[in-house]
Amino acid sequence: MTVMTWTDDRVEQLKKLWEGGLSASQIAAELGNVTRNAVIGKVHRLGLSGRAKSPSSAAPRQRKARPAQQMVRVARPMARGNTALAHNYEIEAEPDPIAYDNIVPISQRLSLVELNEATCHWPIGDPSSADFYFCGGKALAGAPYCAHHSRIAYQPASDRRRAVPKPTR
DNA sequence: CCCTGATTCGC
DNA sequence: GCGAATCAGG
Repeated sequence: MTVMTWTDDRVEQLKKLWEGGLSASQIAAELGNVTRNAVIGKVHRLGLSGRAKSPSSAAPRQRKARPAQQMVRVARPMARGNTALAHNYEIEAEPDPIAYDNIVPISQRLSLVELNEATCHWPIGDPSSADFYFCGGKALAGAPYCAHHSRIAYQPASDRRRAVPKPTR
């Protein structure tokens, strides 16, 4: 499958989500198999870096030599390259949505076509199954999930970030 | 500390 | 082209 590359499809999603105001980490979580850095990098390469960006972050950056980094290249157990065929821990590690079944009112559940920017996109159940549905709760501003699922959704991203051992700062 | 996006530069 | 590491902020 995806050989870990920016297919037209993923780029399209990226653009849409980015312009939709989602943060890089959120987009990364949505797309899967990419870090927020990858998303930001791509966003820049696509030339759509600025949307409603913070004026302060647009300020000129200070050049800083990085001699100490040279070849430190920490050995990260992080999966890279083609993770499509390998058993993907990111998917497996998905905080099982089933556990949240009971907090989602049936009347609130939505099908794919019913989702919009204001509804929680949290998937529940097997996508190939008939009883698959989305949370449908009130999504946080600029987020694809409700408050509850946002918490869960971005936890893996944080782990990922912290999984990288810091050489020394 | 949590998070943001921005930038650099080895790959 | 890609994205980790790093940076400057909120």
